[in-house]
Amino acid sequence: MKRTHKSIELNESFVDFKVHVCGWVDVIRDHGGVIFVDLRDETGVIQLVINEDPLDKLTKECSVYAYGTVKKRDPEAINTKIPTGTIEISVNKIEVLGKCDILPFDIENSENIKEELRFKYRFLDLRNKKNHEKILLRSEILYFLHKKMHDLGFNNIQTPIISSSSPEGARDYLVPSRKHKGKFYALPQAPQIFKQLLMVSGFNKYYQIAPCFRDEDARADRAPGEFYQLDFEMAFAGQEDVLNICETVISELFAKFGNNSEINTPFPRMTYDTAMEKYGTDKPDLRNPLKICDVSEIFEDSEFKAFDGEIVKAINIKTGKYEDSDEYVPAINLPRKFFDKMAAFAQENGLKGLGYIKIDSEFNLLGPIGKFVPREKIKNLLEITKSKPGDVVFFVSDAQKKVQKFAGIILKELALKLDLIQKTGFKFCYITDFHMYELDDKTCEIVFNHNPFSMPKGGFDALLTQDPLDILAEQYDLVCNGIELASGAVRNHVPEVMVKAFQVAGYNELDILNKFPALYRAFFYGAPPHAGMAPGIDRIIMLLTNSNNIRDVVAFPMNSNAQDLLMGAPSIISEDLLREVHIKLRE
RNA sequence: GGCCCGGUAGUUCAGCUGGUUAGAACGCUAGCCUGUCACGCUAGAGGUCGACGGUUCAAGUCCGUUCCGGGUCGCCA
Repeated sequence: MKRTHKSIELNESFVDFKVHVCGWVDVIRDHGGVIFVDLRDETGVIQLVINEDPLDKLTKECSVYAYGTVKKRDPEAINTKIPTGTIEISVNKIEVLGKCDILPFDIENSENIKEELRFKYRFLDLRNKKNHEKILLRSEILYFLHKKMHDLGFNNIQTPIISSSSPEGARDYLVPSRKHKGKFYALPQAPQIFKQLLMVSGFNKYYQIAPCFRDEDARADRAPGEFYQLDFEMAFAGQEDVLNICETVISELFAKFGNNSEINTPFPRMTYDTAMEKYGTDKPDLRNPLKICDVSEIFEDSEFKAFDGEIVKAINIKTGKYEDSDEYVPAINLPRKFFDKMAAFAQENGLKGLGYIKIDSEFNLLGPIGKFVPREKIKNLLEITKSKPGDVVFFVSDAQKKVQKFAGIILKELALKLDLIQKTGFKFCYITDFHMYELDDKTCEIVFNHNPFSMPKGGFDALLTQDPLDILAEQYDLVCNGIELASGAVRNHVPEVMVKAFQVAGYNELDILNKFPALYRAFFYGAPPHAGMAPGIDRIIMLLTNSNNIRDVVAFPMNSNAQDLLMGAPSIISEDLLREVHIKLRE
């Protein structure tokens, strides 16, 4: 068997040439005297014409080799749907190389099949054109990122996979030690400590397309078990250096692979507090035209009990397209059903209620809340919410701690329900100035808000003089279309500041030494100031392939229940093997 | 762990107010067909309606329990 051409390479210039081709049987059309076979390889499809009964039985999806002559098709037999539609191969010999059983599902429609079945037969699922191309695009993206990072002067340095458990953050995946009874390795949640150690080692710019392992429950945009990050870190650098690199790499990547979508460079920046105030989330979707306004003052002396003493947020909607309707209508004309559904949605999500007013052409405030807006404050309300006749304003009210989040949930749902979010394109933004600390909901103690390695803004002084809850961290996120794409920080490389920062959160120096012995020790030997970031590769590819599930961009994903249905992981381990690693299972 | 949605042929799905032998399409098997390209035509095989229990003369359909899957909250750099 030899192979001279792939389908994409064949065209009319090969007419009368003898060719050897290989691939899979896509479709068979048996006309008795003549059989047409669509032969599919990774590059496309070409039609085989078989005039004599083949020796081997051809079935859908068996792998075949064929030898024959390229022929030009008659004009009436041209297929405009495929690039090779003007030619075909008149087959002299066709041989089945790998037989194929009855298929568990239709490969052409595999994206509609239940995941459970698709993942068990992932090797067939990946023959599906769309699925296959996502994995190929992933390959291109990885190549681009490697090249770009290299060109920007970063060095690709690999860090251990089998390492020690990290005390902060997510649950670890553990690996029992055979040689050290009762001890365990852990898979890294991120190469965080190692990359910081590399900075102390004098490597100026480090990057790695790093596997990260976290034993946490999955989501549509969160892979269970393992995922990849473009992890990078820079010595003698600060926030601006890192954000510039990130913007260069990400904007060029999306320009190249994003179907010519416009990229909103320079990436706008928003502080964490602003994001929470305007969007009710630290992952704002800038495609959403709606905004949250604070209207607490309007209802200060209101007789409306539900708003009494609470913070009140308002969201103004001007227009929308609801369900089967084809047209955008003024918000005031939206069907009753829409308002009922929104109220139901609010309740399901833990809100006490969802009030709204409709503004008619005479500036009357209609709807359940309308009469509670004091007459003299109507003008004020319209100004704050930028409302005009025909608009509808929704109100969300609760205590300060909850109201932003609730308003954010409603903001997102309104935009989705009313089809206000443009379907194509990428809207990026940086979120900056995260808070260093927060109050634990249950214990009411001060805890680290994100990771404890970030430099507090204002350094040592801030830790001494400021209310911990006011202290900001030199920490930043990249968000795109409401998805958190990357996270990073200027690291705290000064031992004294580190001790103080941990003290605020209730730890002492000994705790640091126990938790992060290597890093803490290293910082006593001339650590350079350093900063870095880590964009999530899978989420980026998810956006670039317009996938609504992160598992679609992974060749062999686990299901949302953290099982690998193809390999049967996790699996039962034999007694012998367990004994070797000193493990006895509890009954 | 909470909440929402789902589970009917190999696959995707339909199945009304509970009522004859549970249907369709694709796939599969056999036969016919020399220009199709989602080929066509004829015939056939294929089902513990996720499981268990209950209500009923009668359950795919109603009720309860449970298992499995997806989404989401918790959790998560």
